[in-house]
Amino acid sequence: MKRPPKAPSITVSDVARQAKVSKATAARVLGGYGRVSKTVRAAVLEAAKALDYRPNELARSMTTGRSGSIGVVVGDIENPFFSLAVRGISDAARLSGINVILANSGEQVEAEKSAIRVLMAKQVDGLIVTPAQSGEIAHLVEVAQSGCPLALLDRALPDLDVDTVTVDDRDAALRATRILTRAGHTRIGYLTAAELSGDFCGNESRINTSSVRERILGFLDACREAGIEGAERNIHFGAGRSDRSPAVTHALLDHPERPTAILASDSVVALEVFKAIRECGLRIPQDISLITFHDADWTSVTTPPITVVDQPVYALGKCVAELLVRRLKGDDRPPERIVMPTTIIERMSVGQSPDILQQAVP
Amino acid sequence: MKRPPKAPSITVSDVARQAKVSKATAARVLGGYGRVSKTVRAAVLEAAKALDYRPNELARSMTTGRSGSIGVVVGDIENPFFSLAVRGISDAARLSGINVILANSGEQVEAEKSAIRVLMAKQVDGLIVTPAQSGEIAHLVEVAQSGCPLALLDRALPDLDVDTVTVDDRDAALRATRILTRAGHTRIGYLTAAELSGDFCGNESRINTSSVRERILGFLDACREAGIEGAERNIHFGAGRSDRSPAVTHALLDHPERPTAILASDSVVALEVFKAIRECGLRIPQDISLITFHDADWTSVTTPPITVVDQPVYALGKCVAELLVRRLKGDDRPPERIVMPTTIIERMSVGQSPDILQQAVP
DNA sequence: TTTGGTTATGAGACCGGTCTCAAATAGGAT
DNA sequence: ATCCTATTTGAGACCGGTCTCATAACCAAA
Repeated sequence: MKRPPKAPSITVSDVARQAKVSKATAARVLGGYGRVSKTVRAAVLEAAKALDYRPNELARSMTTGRSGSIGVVVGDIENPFFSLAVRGISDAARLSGINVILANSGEQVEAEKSAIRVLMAKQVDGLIVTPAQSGEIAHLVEVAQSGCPLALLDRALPDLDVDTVTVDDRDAALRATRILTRAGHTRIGYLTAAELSGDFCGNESRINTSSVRERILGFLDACREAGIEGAERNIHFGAGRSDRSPAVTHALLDHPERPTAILASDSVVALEVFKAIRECGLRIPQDISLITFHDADWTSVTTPPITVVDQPVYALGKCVAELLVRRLKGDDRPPERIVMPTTIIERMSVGQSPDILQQAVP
Repeated sequence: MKRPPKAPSITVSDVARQAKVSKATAARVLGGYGRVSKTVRAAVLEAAKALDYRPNELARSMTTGRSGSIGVVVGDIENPFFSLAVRGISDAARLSGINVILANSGEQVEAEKSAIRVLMAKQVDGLIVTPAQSGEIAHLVEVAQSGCPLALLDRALPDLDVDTVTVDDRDAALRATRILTRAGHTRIGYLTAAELSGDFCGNESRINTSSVRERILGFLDACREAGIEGAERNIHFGAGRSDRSPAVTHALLDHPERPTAILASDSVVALEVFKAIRECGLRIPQDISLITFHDADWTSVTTPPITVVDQPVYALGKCVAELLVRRLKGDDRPPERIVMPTTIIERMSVGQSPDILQQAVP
């Protein structure tokens, strides 16, 4: 494989020669460290301009040990939740003169591992990860132990004590579900994109992705509070963008005992559900109510507009990035776990349970 | 600023010492080049495993001159168009073992320039750019001349002869507009997020971002074909996510001579328009028709669902990335300009022009 | 055994920066 | 003029890899 004819780049030595000073001196002015006399500085600068010198960041990182960039591993950039969070991260990073290397895990641990390996090899100064599955966190523990600052976004890991920024998932789910229970719903389905190996069986300790677990806990809290039995059976995993997801959703809706309300864990799932509801000829909110996490742009323009749990997504990203930046500036206070508040934006997708109406009529 | 206590990393020399061979030999097996005897290879590998050796990509890039990553500069990752394209790019890149450093320009040339400077300094092997404004392309020309492979995404630059992947914007706009003219519309507004310094005045040579110009050209073609005069006056720039954009849109809709149909240049603009139409109490498609570029997910769930120009966005990204990868593998055939086909997905947002109906009634 | 042609290994230069250390120069005080 | 300290400069090591080149070891043919 031939090297394409790349223009040989100008180095410090070239500039030094041109300015008739030593390499060390030229490096001092170009690198902005040490002390140099005014006259020499001017000469070097002029030579650099004349030669159109551009520093080679790689070489610089090589010696300093810091690369000036952080790695970000998210589940899926296509998900507006992540693209907004990434926006927050890169805005915050840019403010500190740090840039972002992005990697997609596609929510798969293997891809996540590989991405992290690559990023570490590239000597990123820090890492922001949205852990795909929290059963396997050895690779993350390793990162943390290696001394590379690591921060977690949206999903906390109980066993990994690093800077973490999440939202008050449990409380949010609780409040969202309450809206449904107060409207008389007793058959409420909870749909999440998260995958669970094996069966849930109401054993929440099996879910170790915090956001997923917390939400389910909040959901169950509200159900219990409303005296709803066996709510665990209405929790459905793997409702993401996967191939079989539409089928699953349809099956759920076609069931005679179908839920009268659905809580969706993210806007992608919700969109899927929304479409499925339409295709089944059901009406929102008369036949079925819908609430989703994430105030995605489309949720306000549907008919009816959807009630959502509004997470401060951009702030979430901005916040982790700031935490991480602080960390790699040398801050070494104990890891922080920041939980951001959510609000519920009530729109028109929640109605009285048809069960209640039915009972009232006869 | 202290260096955080980073674990000193294992180097080739360490492994060599452990395996009792020379640094050169260890490097050969670890780097996978040159010839090494089986026994020695095994010994080195074992030592590497024992020491948990991880190569330092930076150092490797330093000597090889290639960093194994490409830079991508897009206008705004939040825009689903770009996040999908980026997905295509990173999927294609990953297939070639190349990773992606992402930068947001926010559609601003200065940010774009700075991002490119940083990426070049980081020695990216190639660059994919969605040029924010094509008036200023000096920095891009410079990149191309420096021998760094450059590819353009979605927006061609007439004066920059590099690999470019776009869609058949002119034709797409022509066909979309035709749908409107055939429905009897004569006052058709075209809204684009692109900014234009100064007035348009029907002088399309002033627009040098190809996608914007081509679409406008297609729009005007269709208008001319339908015998519509002064269509130029209905082209509105700067309808993006800017602060004043809602105001602009409302002003447009409140005007007595308001358009009876609107063609939006991207889904973000379209969403803005959709909301504004609602807020003005107008109905789609009875009062006003709407077509937009990009089949964003929400366009199919609104009431009514929106007719869209479906661009192969993912493929677009995949394609540029492949082109670029080919280039940095040494391919040096002349730059290619690929134009991908679009299709129009007709949904329910286009109706007969109310003007026609009005004429018919009395 | 000698010769010749691989094949395996080691020594060390190199990439383009940073940074230590010592020498050189400058300026001020005596 | 002399001595002392402070500043400016240069020489060269170093980071962690790659890669050239020379030497060493090997095996087979003569």
